Amino acid sequence: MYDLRVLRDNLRSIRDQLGPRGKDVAWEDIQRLSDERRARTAQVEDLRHQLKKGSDEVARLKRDKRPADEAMAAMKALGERIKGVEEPLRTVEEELAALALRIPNIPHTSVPEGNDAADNVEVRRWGNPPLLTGPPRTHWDVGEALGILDFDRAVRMAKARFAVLTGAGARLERALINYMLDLHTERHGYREVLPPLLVNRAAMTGTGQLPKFEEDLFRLRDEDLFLIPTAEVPVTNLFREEFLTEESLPARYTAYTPCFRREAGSYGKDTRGLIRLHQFNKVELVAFTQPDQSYDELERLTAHAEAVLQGLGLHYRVVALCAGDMGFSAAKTYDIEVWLPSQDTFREISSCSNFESFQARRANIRYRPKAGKKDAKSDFVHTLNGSGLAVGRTLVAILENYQQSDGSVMIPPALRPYMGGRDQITKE
RNA sequence: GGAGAGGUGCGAGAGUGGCCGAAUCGGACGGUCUCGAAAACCGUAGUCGGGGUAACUCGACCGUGGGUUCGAAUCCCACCCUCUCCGCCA
Repeated sequence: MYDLRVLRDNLRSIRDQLGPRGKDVAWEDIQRLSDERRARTAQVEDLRHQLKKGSDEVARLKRDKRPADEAMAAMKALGERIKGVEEPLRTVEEELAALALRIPNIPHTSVPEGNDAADNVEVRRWGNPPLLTGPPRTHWDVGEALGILDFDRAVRMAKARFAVLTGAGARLERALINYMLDLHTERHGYREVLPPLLVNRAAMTGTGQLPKFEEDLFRLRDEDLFLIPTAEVPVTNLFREEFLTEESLPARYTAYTPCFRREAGSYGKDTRGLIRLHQFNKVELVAFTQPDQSYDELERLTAHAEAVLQGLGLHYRVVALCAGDMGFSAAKTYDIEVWLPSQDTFREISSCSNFESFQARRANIRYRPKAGKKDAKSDFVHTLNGSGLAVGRTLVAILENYQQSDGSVMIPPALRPYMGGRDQITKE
């Protein structure tokens, strides 16, 4: 979301910087509406000024017990005229705002150019693939054989793209959630949040899910509320319409929540297993910083997400997304991809982004500088977030990377305290 | 869900049709005083938008959106939210 003034003065430059990302934007309409808004605003404000002065005159006449009928009649006519020009101004403003909300964020200069995932750039790699004795089995084979994963019953009670975890499977999911939350709160200094899983339209607009991506969201029938697709939405919106203090920045929050996604348009992709579900668990990291600190924070936040995989001994790599592969609101994104033996490839398990002031403008989240600081004006904060991590996909990675030739799964040492001391999962 | 009360600036809180963008108190900041601090005293401060290089100037904002009126924080309507009581519930 852009300042309407900045937008008007820098339309060309913004359009150039967006490149192919701006291909869906109605640039000509925005240009026209911006000019129109300025002209009509000037007109309305001038008329209103006249009305104010005229009304003061009426008050003066009445105080002096002099006739005011003539002045009142003139002001009545002026009032009607104002109504006539206000209506189109409001329409212009609404149309302009609606279009401006559909302009994506500008990629940071360090973001690689490119159109799709093929142009992403690997930044680093950690660990090694596991040494498996036989051919790697898929996580759904491993999980169903152990009796801890059930897709058929989930489909019967809900629909496709849902799953049931039972026994040690459910326990493993819970262990992962607790392990991640403890790591981020105790070691990395994040404050834990347990937010609403339903949010309103304003919150969804604040983080950028709306207005453009409503078809990706589950919406309630009787109320204008949406199931959150990620904890990013409620946690970033903790401070919508608020001023933070400079002293409180950077502010770091972590939240475990279930996430809900329609997955419209992904028919045929990852139809088996736990990779792509309508409901999944995720531990999210969210940070609010001063503008000049957000890129340092992005590195730090990404490292915090990586620490989870390192603690679990899972092989992964970090890639910098190219401009064309980034999400709508992001200025820069690192994906963390974990190694999946059965697919012989890396799969996304976390996405860490700096949104700069894009979300802060939409959600109106600002900060006041320290008291007494010279020439200090309040400004929008920068917001960041990243998965720390997607829990279901982490469970997938464990089932696949720690599978044993006898069908059991070894539990990584870091998780054993959360699994009641068990060191392996065997058939139940 | 039913009945009642209420939503005003950083906080408390006044204002019920006309220099009210808003009294007063508290807090914050700057200054005087002090070796320093406290106290006291003096002073400064909202957000958004239009015009202007700037000084500055104009408009909007008292929960949100409409309406009445020459003129609305103040009157009317709808909605949202908070509090109290009742009902229901985890």
